[in-house]
This record gives sequence, C-alpha cells and structure tokens, in this order.
Amino acid sequence: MEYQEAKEKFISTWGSLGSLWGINKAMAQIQALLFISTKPLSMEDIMEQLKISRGNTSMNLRQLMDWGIVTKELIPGERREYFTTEKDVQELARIIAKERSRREIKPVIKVLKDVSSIKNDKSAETKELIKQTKALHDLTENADKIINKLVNQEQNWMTKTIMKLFK
Amino acid sequence: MEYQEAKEKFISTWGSLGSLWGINKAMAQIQALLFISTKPLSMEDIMEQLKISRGNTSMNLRQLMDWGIVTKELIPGERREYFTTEKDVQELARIIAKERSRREIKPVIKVLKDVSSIKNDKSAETKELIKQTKALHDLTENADKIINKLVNQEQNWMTKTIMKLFK
DNA sequence: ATAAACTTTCACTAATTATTGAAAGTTTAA
DNA sequence: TTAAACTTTCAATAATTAGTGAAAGTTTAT
Repeated sequence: MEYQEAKEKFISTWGSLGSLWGINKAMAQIQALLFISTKPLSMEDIMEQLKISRGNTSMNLRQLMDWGIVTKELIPGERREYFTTEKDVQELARIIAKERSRREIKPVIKVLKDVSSIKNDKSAETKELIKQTKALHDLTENADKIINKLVNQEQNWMTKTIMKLFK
Repeated sequence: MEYQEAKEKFISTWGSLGSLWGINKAMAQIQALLFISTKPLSMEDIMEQLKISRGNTSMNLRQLMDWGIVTKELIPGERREYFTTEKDVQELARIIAKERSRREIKPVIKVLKDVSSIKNDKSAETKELIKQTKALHDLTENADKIINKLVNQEQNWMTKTIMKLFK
C-alpha cells in the first residue's frame, strides 16, 4: 500500500467511524486529515483534499473547535487562517470522553433519575418501572463517574492503572 | 410525574439515546418498552404502544434478537409470539459492549493496523501517517482489550473491581 | 475610507436512513 | 388439505440529516 492509498483509507475509515463517537462524517474526516498532516492546513487545503464545499468546511471546523479538538493557528504574515488538531491520542480521548459525557450521558442520567423517582403506587407496573430505571440510572452514573475520573487524571494515568489491572 | 408520563419519557429518552450505542430509534424504543414491561409483549402490543407499523416492528425485533438482547417467549396454548428483553442491566451492558466491539471496533483496528504498516519511505508525510495511526491503533486496541476482558468476566466482577479503584 | 482577501451564514438541494403497508410466506388447528 | 392467524419481506415513500454555494459579514492593508 502506498502513502496516498493509506492516507485515503485512513481518512475514509475514520470518517465513517464518526458515528461511534457522535460526530458526522465530514467533521471526522477533517479531524483525520489534520491528525496526519505535518503542518497546519487552511480551509482551502481542506476543501481541496476532501472535496467538500467551503460552507461545509467552515461549519465543521467550527464544531471541531467547539469540541476543543481543533485550534486556529495564526501564521505570522499570513492573512489566511490555519488549523491544527490535538496530536496526542491520549489527550484526544480525554477530550472526546469528556464532551460525550457532558452532551449525552449527563442529560440521560437526569431523566433516569426523574423517572425512577415517581411516586410508588405499589402497582406491579410502577414497581417494575422504578426498579428497572433505577438499575439503569446506577449503571449509567457509575460509568459516567469512571469516565470523568479518567478524564481528570494526568495524561498516562489511565493507561498505567488499567494496564496493571488487565495485563 | 405519573406512571404513564414517566413511562413515555423513559421510552422516548432511551429511543433517542439509541445512537449512543449504535442502534436506531425504533429498535431502542422497543427494547425500552420490553425492559419495563412486567410481562412478555406480542407484536400487536408493541405496535400499538409505540404507534409503529407491523413491518417496522418485525424488522426491529429481528435485529434485537440478532444482537441477543431480545428473545422469543412461547406461551403455551397461544398462537401468537411474545417477546422479552434481558432484564439485568449488567448482562445488557455486556452484550452491547461485546457486539459493538465485534461490529465496529475490530474492523477499525484492522484498518489502522494495515495503514500503519505501509512501507516507510522516510518522507515526513509517511513518517507522520505511520506514527499517528500507530498511536491510534494502540489506543483503540487497548480499549477494545479492556472491553472484552470485562465482557468475559462473571456478572459483577466489573462493578466490584472498578468500584474499588474509583471509590 | 475602501477594496481585496478571506470567513460565515443559511435557504435550498441532495443523500441517507427509517417507516409504511400490502403481498408473500409460514404455521397450526381442525 | 385448507383456511385462518399470524410473521416476514421489500418496493415505495417519508423523515431526517448533511452538503452546497452564493450573498452577507469581517478583517486587514493601503
């Protein structure tokens, strides 16, 4: 496999994987492109390499910046804006985990808490609803706590700790 | 909040959360409905409660069965088929984690491995591609190993072990 | 101040994904 | 064996989500 083919394969795979971490294809592809680039890229560069429109590029870059994964790089003397992504995979994982927790898991935990707190009228249906949503609430909250714990540790804590456990 | 409202809120939240664990809305809603039901439900019951068509119900039930989350329950003397879902949240989490690993993570690991194994021609671009995809490969593979380790333990091992770590 | 160089916004269109419902298929009881 | 009771399939349609491109907005150099 040659460089160009490998590059395209990586970008396209990473793009279709976007759904796994909750972002769209173009967003994931832009991130992938920046991730393997040796230097910051302009909007023009990104548009050209991924064959997507200016508007699409602009909106997805903004979203990536909202996530905190991509940052503007101002090159002295250059009018045009350049972009880079976080290059450290551990840090990237931390950011993604944290954002997903905030955007998706936390709101669900709230609903589960509300639902499992309804008045218990002793009917079998109500009892079951409370029991099951409570179990789900506890599981989800534990998972979220773990994520946030990981996320607030220094860089390699996760790897070190978990490797000890799972070696 | 009354029973009916709580039930609807739970089903709709769980449904929109489907994307988080990689399934569609109707599929997640059917699972949610079965999860809080005190007894097995027929296709008719599900269609009526969720207001979805027969075809949709049939296809999504099949998918849930493929995942191993829902099973057919044959009630003696009844012609009609009834369905139940796994009621234990730990077991449910195990099944989901295992399936996602198999369907999504494993194939990505393979691509990352292939891409990071291209011939190193010493150009800066090739070196960067190899370095970054290798880092991603290692991270993803570790995460996947952890998941599978968890998944192959008995019921409460995960909770116990991790709670010790994160208390 | 102004015009060139650039970025953002957003109404429209395209692509993708989910849903329907009717026809075909299957099973069971008599 | 057949017909009623049920489930599955799948082409058509609807709903949702993503992408385009041109107009509006912003910044910078002169």
